[in-house]
Amino acid sequence: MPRYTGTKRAILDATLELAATKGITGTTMDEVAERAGVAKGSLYYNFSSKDRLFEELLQEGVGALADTLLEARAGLHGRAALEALIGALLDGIASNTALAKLMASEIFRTDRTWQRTLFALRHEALAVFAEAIAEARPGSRDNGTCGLMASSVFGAVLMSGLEWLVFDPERHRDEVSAAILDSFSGGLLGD
Amino acid sequence: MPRYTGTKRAILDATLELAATKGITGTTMDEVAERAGVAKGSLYYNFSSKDRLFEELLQEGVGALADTLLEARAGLHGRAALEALIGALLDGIASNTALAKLMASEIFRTDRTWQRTLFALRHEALAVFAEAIAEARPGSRDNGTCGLMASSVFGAVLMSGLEWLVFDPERHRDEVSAAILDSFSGGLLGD
DNA sequence: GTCTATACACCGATAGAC
DNA sequence: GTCTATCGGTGTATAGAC
Repeated sequence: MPRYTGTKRAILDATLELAATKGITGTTMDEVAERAGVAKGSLYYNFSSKDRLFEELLQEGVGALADTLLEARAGLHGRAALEALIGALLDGIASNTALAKLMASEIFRTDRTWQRTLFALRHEALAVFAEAIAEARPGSRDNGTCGLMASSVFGAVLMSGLEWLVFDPERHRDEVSAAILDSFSGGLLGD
Repeated sequence: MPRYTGTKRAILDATLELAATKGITGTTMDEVAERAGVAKGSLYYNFSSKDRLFEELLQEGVGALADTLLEARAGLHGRAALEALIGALLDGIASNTALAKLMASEIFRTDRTWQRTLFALRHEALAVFAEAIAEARPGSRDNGTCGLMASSVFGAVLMSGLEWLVFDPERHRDEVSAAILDSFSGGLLGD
């Protein structure tokens, strides 16, 4: 995954900030150029189209998230691996809230030109959770069930994380983390 | 019992179907008119603007969801109330997937003219979960924590429900339900 | 590589006939 | 209440100077 610098970096950063609040379709190339401090012509020199610009943005962002999750799980097993993944995802959302908002709003859209790219990356990130779940309870669950449970955990962290950061930023990170862990530790439906 | 009938109903239905795949900003009034089988002028006779059209659409949809959740919880307590809520939300997502996709993509946006309307309705739906959670374990958790856990459950059901309906529709509803309930019953982090 | 200027299609909204 | 026709504004993308 290539890391960009210079003009491309400035354009991608401006694009992400704008898209997080206005959405992708609602973000114009004129606004991106202005925020990035370049002319519109430079946008099209560095990225062949608006679609390609957003495809590269999502590729970089979601790819980095998948890498973060892989690192967080490394060397850990069972319950410890899952707790580390939940914490790492929550921290990832906190440190790149713009990307998280963008992911939440784009992840279930099926009309984009970059649909297949985003689908593969999303699958990659979810697979880290699914594998950790499968390993935690070997033999007792099929792959599909582990995938669903991975979605369940991912959705829980994404939603409560954004709830915190967007609507209730005063709250402390550890409160959010504790509420999520409590939910999945049987605090809601357990015994 | 639909609040609207006739032309307004046709327009709202067409709007929802289009917006579920193309997003709100990506849906044009010309497309809505064509799909609804009316002329564009009729759109503006029945709804004063594009923003108002979508505000009424979300108001109707999310309001109906909140009512469904209230009914599902009625008369139930503790674990049974939470399980009923999870099942009702999953069924609501399945029977109105277009609305669920729209909610997922709009719920964390803060630049819309109808922001306050959607925020209030979202809060209403989440409050049903939060109250059920608070009641299930009285005294042990503050309101904020119950709200976070409500987001957690809501996000888990929304994400795994859409994962099922959008990317893996062959799967049976009860498998999805079982995976969610298992996750929150301690199947992931419990003992 | 980055700029300015512009082509040209599209979209939200309105006016007025029926 | 619904239609057709149209206006003004805006958006993506390109051409060509520097």
